[in-house]
Parts: sequence; C-alpha cells; structure tokens
Amino acid sequence: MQEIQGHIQEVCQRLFNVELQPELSIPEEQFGDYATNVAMQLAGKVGQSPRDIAQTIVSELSHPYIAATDVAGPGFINISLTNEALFASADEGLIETDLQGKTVVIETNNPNPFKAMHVGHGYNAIAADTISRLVEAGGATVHRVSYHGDVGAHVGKSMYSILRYIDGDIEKLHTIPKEERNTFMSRMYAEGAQAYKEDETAKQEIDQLAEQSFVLDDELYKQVYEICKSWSFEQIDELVNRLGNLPVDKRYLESQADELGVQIVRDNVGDVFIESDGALVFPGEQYGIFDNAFVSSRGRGLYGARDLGLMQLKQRDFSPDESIIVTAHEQKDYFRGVIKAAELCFSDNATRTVNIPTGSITLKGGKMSSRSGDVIEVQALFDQMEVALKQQDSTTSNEVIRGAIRYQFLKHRVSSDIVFDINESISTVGNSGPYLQYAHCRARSILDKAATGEEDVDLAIELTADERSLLRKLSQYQQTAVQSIDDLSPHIICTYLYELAQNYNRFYEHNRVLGDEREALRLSLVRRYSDTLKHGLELLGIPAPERM
RNA sequence: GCCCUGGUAGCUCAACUGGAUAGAGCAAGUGGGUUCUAACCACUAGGUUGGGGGUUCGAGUCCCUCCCGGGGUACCA
Repeated sequence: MQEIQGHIQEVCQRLFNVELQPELSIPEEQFGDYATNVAMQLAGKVGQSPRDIAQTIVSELSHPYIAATDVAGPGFINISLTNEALFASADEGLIETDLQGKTVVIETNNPNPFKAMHVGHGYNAIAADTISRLVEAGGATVHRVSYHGDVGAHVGKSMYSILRYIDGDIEKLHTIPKEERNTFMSRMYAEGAQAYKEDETAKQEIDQLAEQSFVLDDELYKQVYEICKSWSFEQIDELVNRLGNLPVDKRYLESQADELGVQIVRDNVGDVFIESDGALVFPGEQYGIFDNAFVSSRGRGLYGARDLGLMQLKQRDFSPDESIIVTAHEQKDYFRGVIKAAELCFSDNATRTVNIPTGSITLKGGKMSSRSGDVIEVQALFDQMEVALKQQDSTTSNEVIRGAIRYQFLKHRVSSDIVFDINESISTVGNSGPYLQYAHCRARSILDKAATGEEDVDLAIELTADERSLLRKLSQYQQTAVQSIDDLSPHIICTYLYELAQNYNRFYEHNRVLGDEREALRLSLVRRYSDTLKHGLELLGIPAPERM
C-alpha cells in the first residue's frame, strides 16, 4: 500500500509538478482494491477537468503490484492489485506506530469498594483494558493499574447501614455466606444513600462516619471497614478477571494518594491554587474550565487533590511517558482542570496525562441510577447470560460469555453513549461476540481435519471471486489494526472482524475446502483467516475457542 | 446563563475524518438440512441523516441559525 501511495505521489509530481500526499481509501469491492481522489484535488490547481487529469495519471501508472486501473465517477482512480500484492499484504505483521518504545500507565479498572459493581463499571473496565491492549500492540511498554475510592462519603453511607445491621456484634458479618456478600454490600449502600437523603440526623451521622474512614480511630469501625473492604476487592478482582481483563501491576487507593495530594496543593497555594472560604481552590475559570475545590475548608483532601497525589505515585513507580485515565464523560471537564493544575504544579516532569472519556450507559427502559437502585450489576449480567445460553441449548462457557459481553460494549465508539439492552448484550446471533467465535471455530475445524503442515501454494494461480474477496479482506487487516491503535478505537477492529467473518461465512457456504481440487489454496486462505480473526479477537480481549 | 456532547431505518449502532447508489445487526416477511460445526447463508421490505440557510466539483461529515435530548458548572467521585 505504501509502495503504491509513493508511486502515485511520484507520478503526480512528475506530471503536474505538485507536492501532495495521495490518500488511498478502500472503496466498495466492485470498484477495486484501492481508490484515490488525487485527480479531484488537482483539478483546481491544474485547471483541467478531474476526469482528464485522472486519465493522464492512469496512463502513467505502472507498478508490479497494480493489476488494473480505472477512472470512474467524478474522477476517482480505482486500482486493482495483483494476487501477489494481496497475499503479501495479508501476511504483513503490524507495522510500527508512534507508541513504539514508550512507557504507558493506564488505569484499567476503578470501581469503588463498599458498592456493587454495575455495568457502567464493567464497560469502563472493558474499554480501558482493551485500550491497554491496543497500546501494547502498538509497541509501548504498558503498566496496568487500578484506583479505588476507599475513603469519603460513599463509605460513610455503607458503614451507616452496616453498623446498624451488626448492632455491635461483628460475628454477624461472618455469618453472611460468601455468595451473598455482594448483594449485602449493595443493599447496605442503597439504604445508607436513602437515609442520607431523607433523614437529617442520619445525614449528620453519615458525614461523621465518612470522616472516620480517613482516620480509622474507632476499633469496631476499623474492623468492620477492613472486612468489608476486603470483601469488595475480592468481588472486584473476581468480576474484572471474569470480564477478561489482564491483571493489574498495582492497585492504588485514594487513602494512599490523599495526604500526598493535599501536600502538593498546599505547596502550590499562591501560584496555582487560591484560598477561598477556607478551601483551597483551583481557579479553573481562568483557563476556560471551572473553579474547583481541591482541599476542603476542613482541610480534607478532595478528589482533585487525590488525583494529583496519584499522578505523583504513578510517576514515582513507573516514570511513564504517558498516563491514560479512562472515565465516564461526566468527568471530562473535571479532568481538564486536574490536568491543567498538574501541568502547573509539576512543570518539571514530562508525563503526559490523557483522559479518555467514555459514553455513559443508560438502560433500555430509562436511566440507570445507583441511588434508586435502578442498576444492572455485572454479576447479574453474567447470571442472565448463563441462563440465556442454557435456554438455547448452547454450550455455556466462560469464553462465550466473556466474548458476548466484551464485544457488545466494544463495538460502539468509545465516546458514544450506549443504550444498554440486556437481551441484546446476551445475544449470540448477528453482530455479536459469539458470531465471531463461531466463525473461528468453523475454520479451525477444517484445519484440524486437514493434513498438517503448511500448504505449498502457487501465488500466481487464478482466484475465484469468493477466494479473492476473502483474500482482499484479509489484506486489509494490518492497516485496520494500525488505525484502531492510532485512534485507540476498539470498535474499528470490531467492525472489520465482523465483516471479515461475514465474508468467510459466505465463502464457507459455497466453497468446499477439504477434498476439493483447490484444497491447498483454500486451506491456506482458511489458515490465514483463522489466524487473523484470532489475532484481532485477542486485541479485544475476546477468547477464540477451538470448539463451541 | 456559560462550557462540553449528541440527534442517521421501528430499535441498537457504523460510515476509512469532505467522496461514488448512506451501510450492518435486531425486530418483520420469504427461502435454504445426505457434504468441512445451521450460534450459519440467500432474498424482500424499511431513509428528506432533527428543521432551515450557507461554503464547493461533491456535505451525514465543515460554517451560521433555530428545535429537542444527555452531561458539567468549587468543598460527592
């Protein structure tokens, strides 16, 4: 592709004495393998009609990879490649990206303990983990970390209900069976949140219990807190692992970042922060954002301070070139402020912090709100998926469940809001994870039955339309993956893999492989196909089982 | 009010960053079973890309202006 791009550039230069970067796009299959619009771009400068220019260019094009050319429509130049070129392109590995050699830290999950993990957290974890895989595939050294809010208001709400529930007897906690802990914690938080809203005396008590999460100076409080916190992390780890996320190198807690963050803010009062009503405030409005308190009037660190502390912890532990934080888009403006403040405070270190905002999730029937308890928990998603698979008499496997859920989230643009439909997310038909996994299995099955070893194929062989179409699609993988990595957009790979699998399934319906006189060639295509599909699925963290 | 976002088929989403006849899945309807896994395939139907202006060879995409959602707007994260 690059060769052809260069060739076109050189021809344009020679004919019209114009410097330009010819763009090669992939047109509909009927038009050819690549298309360029250089003739239309040149028309204004040269003063000829686009089609005439295109004709002139076409007559000068000559390259061993080009099998045919054609001028079409308003002046597109369509190019068809030789089979050798397609094969070569299909066999290419990933080319280097800008990420090569960089060190990148990325938060791949950050649900808070003392609350249940709902699909919003799940989406965030899946998106962030997949982005981390893309960054790694692009050549960076990646450190995955997590960050959790183990102090503050939400802890107070949960503790309020839990302390009432145990009523001074900590043994009551130990009688709760392991599998019920999640719903227990979830209920406790919901009750606390309710009380906070409706009952003024409860509100005051909760504020005080929240305060205690910072100091832990009450023995019973501390014991309960530690037990419930460890339960939460067991749950989080289990669910995140089940979603298919790669393990994190390090877990950070807000309680660790707090003190450090407050210190940073204090050290920069006057030049970066200002004091206002007793609080330490970042005057974001000066930078087109909004003013935000980083340290409260009571001297307690707020989330802004903690994020600054966290940045310094990451710097200390990994000295990354880049730090990526994936959050819901509600926090977009907030992070603009924190990042701006960090630039001003840490003028000497070179880490670039990037916030990638994800869209938010709404439920099909209405909004999702953790206050009203109107949420779908990740655990429930797994349970429903299992039921659905049993109902359709399918093999239930963690691999299929994981594939369905991950793909359902990843097929959308990261930034776009998602209307979450539980029935669609557990679907195994159409544009879904299981469709891709199944399309992989059908190919593997053929390869298993075939004689082992690489096929010896004459690349100059004439291809049928179906064979060529599949090969053409395969030849686009490498550039598609690079684009997905450059944009940190998993959905680009999803779309491609789905089209690839569709292409293969069509091929599969009409073309016998084993025992056919074209067996060697077709086997080599099937082999390339299944390897490509598997590679792509792995970039998404979706397993490619051999059988299902 | 101000700052971000978004509005594409009945529903959920794409559209290679300004290109050719706006594409998929689901839902609806019709076909396909002795053959390598039918979690599949083929076909039909479905659109004034929220409305209106503008920019140019060319607009879902860029600009202006209305209409309607969502989010943010210092001591929750």
